[in-house]
Amino acid sequence: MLKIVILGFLSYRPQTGYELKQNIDHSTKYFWSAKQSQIYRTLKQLEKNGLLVSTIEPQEDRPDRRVYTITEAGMKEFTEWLEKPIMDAQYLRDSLLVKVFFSAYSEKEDILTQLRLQHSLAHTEYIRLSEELKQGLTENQANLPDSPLFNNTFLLWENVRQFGEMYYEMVQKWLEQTIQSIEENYIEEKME
Amino acid sequence: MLKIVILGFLSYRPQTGYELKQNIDHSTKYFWSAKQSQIYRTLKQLEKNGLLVSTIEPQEDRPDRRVYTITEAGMKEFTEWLEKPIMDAQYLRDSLLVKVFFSAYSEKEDILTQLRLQHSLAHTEYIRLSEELKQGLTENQANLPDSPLFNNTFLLWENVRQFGEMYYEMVQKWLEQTIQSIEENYIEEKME
DNA sequence: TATAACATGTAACTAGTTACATGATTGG
DNA sequence: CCAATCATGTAACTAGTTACATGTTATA
Repeated sequence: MLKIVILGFLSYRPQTGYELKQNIDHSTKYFWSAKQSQIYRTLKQLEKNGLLVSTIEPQEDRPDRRVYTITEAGMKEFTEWLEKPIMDAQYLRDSLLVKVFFSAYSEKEDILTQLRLQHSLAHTEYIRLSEELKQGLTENQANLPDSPLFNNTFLLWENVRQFGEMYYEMVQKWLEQTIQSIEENYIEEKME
Repeated sequence: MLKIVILGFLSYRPQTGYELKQNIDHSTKYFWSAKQSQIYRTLKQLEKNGLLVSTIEPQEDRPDRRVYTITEAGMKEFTEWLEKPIMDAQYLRDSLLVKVFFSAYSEKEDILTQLRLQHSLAHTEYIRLSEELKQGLTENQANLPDSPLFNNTFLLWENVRQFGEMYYEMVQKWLEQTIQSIEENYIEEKME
């Protein structure tokens, strides 16, 4: 999947691993994140398979940049993935839910503290992401030419942004009602 | 993380790999899923590290069962994980959002078909999971003794179930509004 | 007669995380 | 002077997926 994300960003314009990391952190991060080391490794692999080519741009006062460009084969791989429908339901992978699920061994106040912490983390994270998404959008606005492709891109990005907004709102609401439910009904008692 | 899920289920009662797979599929699946092969591999590893022990129960008309029991060290590892707060925000990993994000290269009808398909998949999946969760709850109700621990467990499971419900409702709402937004605003035009 | 449920596992591959490693420039 | 930004990468480890492999019994 990271391959697709990388091919997707490179379909807009050639970029370095460093720039790809910024792009991911400012836009796809909340639904597909990646570590720097994995980005570089995947770039190398994609180049080996002929989906990308790289050239080194020497710089005087900074380290040289390795700029990756998507090839025709890469573009083909990418559009073929786009055309192939996703046939299965998406599942979450959320360690907080695992923790709540098994927390009957924990004390009431510890669970509540954990839930309140996540409430505050999610809030901070949402503010940060909204700003970075806006920033990412305007940055890319400067780099993409005005066209139907451009207009459609922004329409889709706005819808994806809304998913993030709705998701964070839902999570906050769930945290609030769960905190209340535990405050009212969790039986406080040393179990071991 | 799968380690924790396995230790958690084994903290209730000894179980085989096969039973663990059923348990996961009927309860934690939508927030932490695992394939059969990975469950067996993780069990082996946990036993090697002394967190579990296994005994073979011979059966006459069926293959023998390898029943895993959590050790004191395993219980310690598990409760230590429970006590350690999760300090970072949770991110999604959703290939549908990746697809929508990059779909400006696709034709209007193809995107709409994909979104409508996901709407129907999520619906079916939600119905299935609700039933399996109910089933999983009653099964475990039969196996856990009635106590404060038991009552707290069911309170927490009900809250986790509600997360699933709210999540699926949110996704459906987002799919509907996104379909509408694309129907109304996506510019239909051959781009290449 | 076919398939679902019971039951266990391995092999090969793909993906992701953590930690290490280097080094210049700019701004506070 | 310290932290941030720019810039690239490797090594070791951990986790997850796909496919292969075997075999019985009950039920529809």
